[in-house]
Amino acid sequence: MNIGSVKYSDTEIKIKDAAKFLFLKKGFSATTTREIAKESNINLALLNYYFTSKRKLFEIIMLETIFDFFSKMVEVYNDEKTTLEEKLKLTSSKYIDMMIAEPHLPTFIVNELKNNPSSLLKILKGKMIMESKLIDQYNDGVKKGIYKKIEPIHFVTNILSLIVFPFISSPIIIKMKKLSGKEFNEMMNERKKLIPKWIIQMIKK
Amino acid sequence: MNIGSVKYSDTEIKIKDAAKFLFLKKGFSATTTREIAKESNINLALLNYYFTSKRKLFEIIMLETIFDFFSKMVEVYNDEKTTLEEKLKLTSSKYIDMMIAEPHLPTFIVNELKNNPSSLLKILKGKMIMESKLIDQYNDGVKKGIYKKIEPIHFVTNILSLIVFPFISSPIIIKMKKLSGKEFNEMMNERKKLIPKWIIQMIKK
DNA sequence: TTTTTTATTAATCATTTGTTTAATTCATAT
DNA sequence: ATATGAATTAAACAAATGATTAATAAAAAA
Repeated sequence: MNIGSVKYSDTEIKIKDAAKFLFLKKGFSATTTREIAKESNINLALLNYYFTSKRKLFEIIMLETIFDFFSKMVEVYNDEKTTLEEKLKLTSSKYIDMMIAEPHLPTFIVNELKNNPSSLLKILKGKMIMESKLIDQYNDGVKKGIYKKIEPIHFVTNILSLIVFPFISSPIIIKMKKLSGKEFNEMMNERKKLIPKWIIQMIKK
Repeated sequence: MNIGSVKYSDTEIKIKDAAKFLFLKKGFSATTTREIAKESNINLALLNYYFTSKRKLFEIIMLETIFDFFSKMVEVYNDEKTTLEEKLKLTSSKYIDMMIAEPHLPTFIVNELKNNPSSLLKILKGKMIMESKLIDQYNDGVKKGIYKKIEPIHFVTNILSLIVFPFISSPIIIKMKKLSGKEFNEMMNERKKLIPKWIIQMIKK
């Protein structure tokens, strides 16, 4: 994503890609610098040469990953042209696609946000979510008597919960229903259409 | 919990408690044996004396924790005396209380289930959830034309998502709404009543 | 009490791990 | 072609870490 449009060399990209792959899969502590070097086919010393330390490298990757993740949400939620219902459909669809492609993403994000509290969350701090167009549209619906009045934070939390949690708890779902990985993905694809309907039913009078 | 009613000595309990505290908070890799020894005020060698290895100790704790967590669900879901709606209320209430008391619990469970696939999930494998009384009651409601027909796995997934995910994503919610820890807990307590209503609205015709 | 088993301790071992160093290769500009 | 700086490498360092050992203390059994 290159926040602030930093340009990386080929070697730096190789290191970053390998590190992201491993950090997402195993977390910070369980990933060793030697693994990253091996995975990216670079000499161990180059990691420190380019990124100073394992921790620094991790922070760069974490920042980019979290930024990418929430940017999509902020984008959709603030689109002036789409209705509330369309926003729900778009969010479900985009995020489910994203997590089918990168299943380790949500677990990584929630884990690292727990350990790295404030600094990374500038995107969330701003008015981009809780004062987004989506919330305006919901509040309008309440005024017009179409929607029930619940705290917008519950509304946003529920959307995120129904979309993201199934991926975080995939081993549980897979075991309960005896699914294959492919069947699990099919189930998640079903949810693209179901989640918007469920959310609407939750708020509709 | 003492699965299989193993009796532990005072020293073993001290080690286990400290280890559980640290493993829940920091995960397996980020927790060192020396930290566990210090936290439990025992000599480092006693960890291996009683539990053979850090990994073994971890597995014992993980097994007990996961068993405890899902037992509560299995219990409520199979209660012959309660209605579907009462089951929803009880599940919400019990789990939200549990996670307010131990906020690291859900993240720990989803993390470790990702790394330790099959063996631990005997509880889920069985018929205790997907063929529980709760599912019977839901299917009855569908037959009677009260409830919409959706796959029971979605139904169960949604309950778990709305209850558990807010705790996993607490830093996100706290940042979005600028909450204190206390206010976050209040919000979770609100959800005890809200979640059952939402779930009913999702399935009611 | 004496013996035997169990529990606890300090010290140490062998690896692993993040990082650095010093030498070497490569690319670019003069 | 040569000089200069950047990129890459192999080797090594120091600290941390999981685990073991051998000695001692405490408890239980005789």
